[in-house]
Amino acid sequence: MKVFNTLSGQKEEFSPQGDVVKMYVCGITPYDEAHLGHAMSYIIFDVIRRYLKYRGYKVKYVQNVTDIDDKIIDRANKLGISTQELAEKFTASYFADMEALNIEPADIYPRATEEIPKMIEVIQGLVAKGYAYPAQGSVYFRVRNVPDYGKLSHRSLDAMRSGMRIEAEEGKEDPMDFALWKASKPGEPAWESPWGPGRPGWHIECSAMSLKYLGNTLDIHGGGQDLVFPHHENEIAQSESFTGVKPFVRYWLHNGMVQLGEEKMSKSLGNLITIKEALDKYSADAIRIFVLSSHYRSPLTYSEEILEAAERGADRLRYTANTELDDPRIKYNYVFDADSYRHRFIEAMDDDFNTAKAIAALFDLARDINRASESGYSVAQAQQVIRELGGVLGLTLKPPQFKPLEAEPFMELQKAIIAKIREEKLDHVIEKIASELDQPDTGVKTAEPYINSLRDIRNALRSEKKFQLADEIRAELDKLGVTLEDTPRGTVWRRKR
RNA sequence: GGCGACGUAGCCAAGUGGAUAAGGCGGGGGUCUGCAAAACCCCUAUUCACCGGUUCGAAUCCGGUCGUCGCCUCCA
Repeated sequence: MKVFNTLSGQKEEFSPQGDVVKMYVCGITPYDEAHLGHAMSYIIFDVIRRYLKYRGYKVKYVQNVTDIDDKIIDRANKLGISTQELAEKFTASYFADMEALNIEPADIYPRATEEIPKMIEVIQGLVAKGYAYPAQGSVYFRVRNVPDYGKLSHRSLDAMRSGMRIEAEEGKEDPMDFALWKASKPGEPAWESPWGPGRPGWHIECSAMSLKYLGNTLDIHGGGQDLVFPHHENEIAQSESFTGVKPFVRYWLHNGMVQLGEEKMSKSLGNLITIKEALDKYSADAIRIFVLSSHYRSPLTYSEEILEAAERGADRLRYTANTELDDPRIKYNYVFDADSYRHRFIEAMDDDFNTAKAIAALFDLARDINRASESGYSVAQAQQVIRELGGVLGLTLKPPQFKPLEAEPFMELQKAIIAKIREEKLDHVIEKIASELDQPDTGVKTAEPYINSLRDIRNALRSEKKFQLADEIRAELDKLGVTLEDTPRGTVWRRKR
């Protein structure tokens, strides 16, 4: 199994330190709704984690929640609520989004505000070793003491200094030095520290948390490409300087950015599609297929058209995964063997998580299952394989959840149709089902019984070759979002996409 | 300005030196059906931004041109 390591800039053979893969992925700053960029990142690392487990590894997955920082303070002030309240609200919202996207929860979600002692311990250690210095109530990391600073983002300190667009903060020895601890201004949330009241800098929490929950060396550290510099670069500097152990991380994995039109989707640009907005229109499976159908390190462009395409693709996989294709009345002589597709899938995923190729194998498998089924093979086992492999990608392949249908329009339609039947003196056609139709209103609020009875009426009309009225029922149901399909095993209906 | 990535069919996208350039969506034709739908079958890039070069052989390697994007500042 090979993975692309940002540190080396190459694909490397993956070999974790032990039986348990130690995996850390940068989490959110909960001050607003999560958007598709977050969805991409967390779907990808969810798939990586699922795949590692599929390949027999145990995984310990830690994801932080940055529940205190400048943006949280700003937003909380604007809304007139506490930072805590704000962070809790959007953390809960984020967890709901993750669940809706079928992303498995991390084993641990440490909160920055709950890990202050560990952070202070690390900062003190860095100060003691000369890697950090206090200044005006803050503490800064001394970048020039780390000779290999820049190794992850592949740039030199000199190049970075020349590209600096902001002025050096007061108290810093070097413009590239970054804050480990920030002195608090009056009125801001603050924690006691050896340097006075303040709050942690952004980068230190990941170092402290990964150290505390996963140890000195992680196997996998993930995040978006926009975190490579400065965030992850700084994490390396802090962690390796503090522990004296290299490497801090064996494999650095970074996903590409979601684009909206020509630009990166980001909070600062305000060109966001939130996960909730996307889920209003598309199934979780479609969103996952959208994300996984290109390579995780490439940029991903969002458009309605592409999501539509993903949804239709999801429909096809769902059909093959869930339709009862084997006829229980038949004794099959031939069984369709899906093993070669599983091998293709694994081969693709082993090559730096080539999910696009893996999905292609899934689509081939779906088509070949359908074909084999039509040719008289038993395909139930192969259907199990497609569900298994879909599961590795976190696809449920279940029918998408729709808002419940309103009963009213279907009730009206049924009345109208019955009226027409009586008008055309076709009562006898529906005699058999007439008795149940005439039952008094039992206060049923769901649409399903009405759809079922309309389907039965239509079938009764079809058997009498009254196709005009039968087709009218089908057309009217279609308008109400219900598609009828006449299959060899009877007429089924499903929600229209 | 510095560093990096990318440019493959109408759209999305895999492929990074060799035999017919994956897969999805869309489009066209067909099978099935009373008609549909779904499913299945066939067709839909002689060519991989452009120009040169290396090679018996290049979408794939090298050089140049054009174009797009990311990072260098909070960001998944």
